[in-house]
Amino acid sequence: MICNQIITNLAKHISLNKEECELVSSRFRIVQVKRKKMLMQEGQISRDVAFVISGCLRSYSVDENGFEHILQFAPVDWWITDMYSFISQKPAFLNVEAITDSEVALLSRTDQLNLFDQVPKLERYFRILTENSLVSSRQRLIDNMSLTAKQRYSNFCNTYPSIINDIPQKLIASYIDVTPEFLSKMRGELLRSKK
Amino acid sequence: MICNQIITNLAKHISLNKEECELVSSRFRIVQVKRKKMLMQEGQISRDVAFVISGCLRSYSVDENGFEHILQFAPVDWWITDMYSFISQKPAFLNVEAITDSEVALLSRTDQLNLFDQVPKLERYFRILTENSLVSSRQRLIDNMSLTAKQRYSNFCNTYPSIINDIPQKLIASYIDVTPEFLSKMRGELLRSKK
DNA sequence: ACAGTTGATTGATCTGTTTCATGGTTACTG
DNA sequence: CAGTAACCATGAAACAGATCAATCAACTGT
Repeated sequence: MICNQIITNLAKHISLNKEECELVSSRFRIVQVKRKKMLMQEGQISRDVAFVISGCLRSYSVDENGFEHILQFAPVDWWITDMYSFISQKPAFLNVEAITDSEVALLSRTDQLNLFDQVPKLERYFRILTENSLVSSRQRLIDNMSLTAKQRYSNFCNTYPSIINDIPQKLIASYIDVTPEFLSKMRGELLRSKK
Repeated sequence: MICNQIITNLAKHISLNKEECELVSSRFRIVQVKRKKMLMQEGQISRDVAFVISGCLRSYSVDENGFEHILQFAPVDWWITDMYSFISQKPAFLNVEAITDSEVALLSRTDQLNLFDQVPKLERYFRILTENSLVSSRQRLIDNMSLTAKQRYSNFCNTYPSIINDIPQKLIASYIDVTPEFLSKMRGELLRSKK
């Protein structure tokens, strides 16, 4: 069975013929992940990369004081995994968890690498995808270094208007690197200044 | 003329035959960059990606208060550019400057994309390179969110032991996201605690 | 319908890091 | 080889954001 959603997404950067579509599709495994359930865990090897068919997930690390830091949100049509573990096949430092009930399509690193040989255009797709992810990751790094908490929050609201009201505030706090208390205070201040 | 240093580097991930080596090499242009001279500038399009043959460069952004934030150091054998501008061919947000007199090999985006069609293995090389860069960029993001300034500094010393004594302290401060004054204080404290 | 957990708000206090100011070195450059 | 610029060290004061604690609201499973 072909998952149209993935094929449509691949089509944004490459065009595959029928056989290629089928070959690629055949390597994906569809999995359901209930809210708050882990898809991947720190210490284990992330054998797969996940494409989000429905729902929303997050990847995060836990620091030595037990605080969580969110690296990525993955709404519909995004890819998520512990990239370090996925490419090295060594134990992961990140956790990947469903924020809402979700459905994902999994592709193992082994299958991915084999597909790169069989369908070189797929390697191009992931090359482009990774280039774009690198640009956003670096941009976020610069934002974290240059902007105040308030600026990072308003940035976030502009970048993710879709999920802003669907997820707990404390997850947003963890993404923009402030405490939930401080985010609450910033929001209070913003409201008061607008009224 | 073939630049052996680049070919050796490519060989870490892919193997090219003689013709492929020559084809790839023919697309690079060798350029000298004097200390403190800019290779790329904010607002201009970064048409090229640079491979460092000798010397050391840095990429950085300037925030609205005029403060510099270093995104990357590029010692010998590293690649550097404003990735956003390079892949989109839109005006750059970053500056790339030589820290010491340097020699670099430039490859334009156009030539790179053409080479990807002619030598698919080269696309693999850059796919792997970009994957690795993404992992380090994300790791640095997490470090910036989880670690104290002192931990980030000692991290830096372990990661870049080679350049630690060759570059001004204020550049290190700008990379680990503290003021030069505070880095100086941390170093003073570390010295005192060791003696 | 209820107890128990989880998330948001708010206030008082605390801390790591910045800012500003000063003086001392080192190192280019004419 | 003097002059000036860039770099580094150190101290006092200020601040952004964290921590701690208390209260309230909103889900959760039963």
